Amino acid sequence: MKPVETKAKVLIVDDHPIVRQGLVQLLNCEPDFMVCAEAANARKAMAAIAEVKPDIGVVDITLQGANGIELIKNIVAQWPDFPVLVLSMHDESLYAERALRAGAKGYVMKQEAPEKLTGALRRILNGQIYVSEKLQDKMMRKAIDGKALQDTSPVAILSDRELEVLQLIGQGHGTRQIAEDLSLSVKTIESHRAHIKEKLNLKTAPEMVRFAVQWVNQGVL
Amino acid sequence: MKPVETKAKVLIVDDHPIVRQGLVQLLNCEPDFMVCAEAANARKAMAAIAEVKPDIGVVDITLQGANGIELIKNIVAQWPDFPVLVLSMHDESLYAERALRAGAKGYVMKQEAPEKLTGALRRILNGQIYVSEKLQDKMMRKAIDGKALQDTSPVAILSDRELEVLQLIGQGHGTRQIAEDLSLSVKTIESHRAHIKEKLNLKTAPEMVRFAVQWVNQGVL
DNA sequence: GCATTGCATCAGGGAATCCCGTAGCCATAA
DNA sequence: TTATGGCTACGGGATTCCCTGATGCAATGC
Repeated sequence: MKPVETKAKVLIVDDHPIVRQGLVQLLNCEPDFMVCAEAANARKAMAAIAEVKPDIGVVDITLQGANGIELIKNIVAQWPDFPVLVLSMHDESLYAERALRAGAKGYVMKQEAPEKLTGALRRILNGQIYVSEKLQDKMMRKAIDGKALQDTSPVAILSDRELEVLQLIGQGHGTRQIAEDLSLSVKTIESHRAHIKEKLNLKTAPEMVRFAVQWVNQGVL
Repeated sequence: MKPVETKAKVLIVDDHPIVRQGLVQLLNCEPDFMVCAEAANARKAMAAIAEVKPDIGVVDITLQGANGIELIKNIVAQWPDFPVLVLSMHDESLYAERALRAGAKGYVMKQEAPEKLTGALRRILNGQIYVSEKLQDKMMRKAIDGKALQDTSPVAILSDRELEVLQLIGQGHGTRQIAEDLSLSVKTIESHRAHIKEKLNLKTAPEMVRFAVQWVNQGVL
């Protein structure tokens, strides 16, 4: 709009330095954006928001260690008005709805053209929500007739926590290790595992581990 | 600005435009590199090599559609002297050795600092091979005490029975079920599992299950 | 011949897990 | 308000994991 107004300060959260550099370059070349902070993990992201007060955040949901959904929940819990755009390499059908439920204001895949990202940021700064047209259509239909077309993956019926545990199982982590990863009781992880087994209709624990490994590896050879 | 020596022409292959932009920015800011072409998939990558004759390629192994390992094999088959550096978000323990066997000259994770990437490129252009120190050490040790281990998968050192058990583990069978499958004592299966873990240098049972599942799946492909 | 080595089979026992419930707390939906 | 679902956690018995052996058998080596 008017070049007089100050540029929007953007925080970038991604654990890949090269991706961060690409985002910095991309956004700083736009007339209305300015990257004011970068963070490689959830802890640094929270610190950066508190310190430099950005106008908006761009976060990857697959960070090292903790996952980005938790980060979004934490951010929204502490700064309810801070808008977050999720930038992910994973297909929107997997994580977009979860991210929005967690409080994100938009979801863009890394496969998209850079213009989609800047467009999404402007839309969000304008108080709106951004998702792709395809997903928008899907969510609309879902809102209308209640139950939309069957979800692509049975994993969709898992809760956020259960999905997180499933991913760690698929990475070869045991119950005890997952409990430490998430700072939870072993008993809690056992509970999550039981619920995962039940929801995915898997009979035994080894079958569940197999499913988890295959699921985590899908899309990768 | 007097380029005494001509800059190395670099081809970038990655299906994420934002990552490509980051790489372009990173490399073009170096005095000795110049991005001469970008490709989002394997087909365009082959075309770009044929057209602009780059000096080196930086390729992501998780492209959409076909996988990057196949791309590397194709590149090496057609241009045996064209050096390829793999840039991946996945841990080197998963794909580095396979990438090198396919003909890549190096492997760098996206989690690494950008300097690692440029350093690896210079090393490769110098005719050497780049992997992380950790992986280098691992491969050295492997080459020393496992003399005939160059072209064999680690599974080759397993006995017939152990291999049979590994396959059943990879199919999601538990210890008790495997014992029934093979009409053996549970204790015997436990023993085989212990030996498998030891021979494959796996620390925990869940890690072994993960390995088994992946191995069984890739054997099928 | 006989020792060495590797394979396959099993046992004992303590630690960790799996599996079946139960249950409090909280947020959201009806 | 009640109901529902998700996250957390516990108890207790069954099972598996993990380590240390131990036996018989075949092939290999000197």
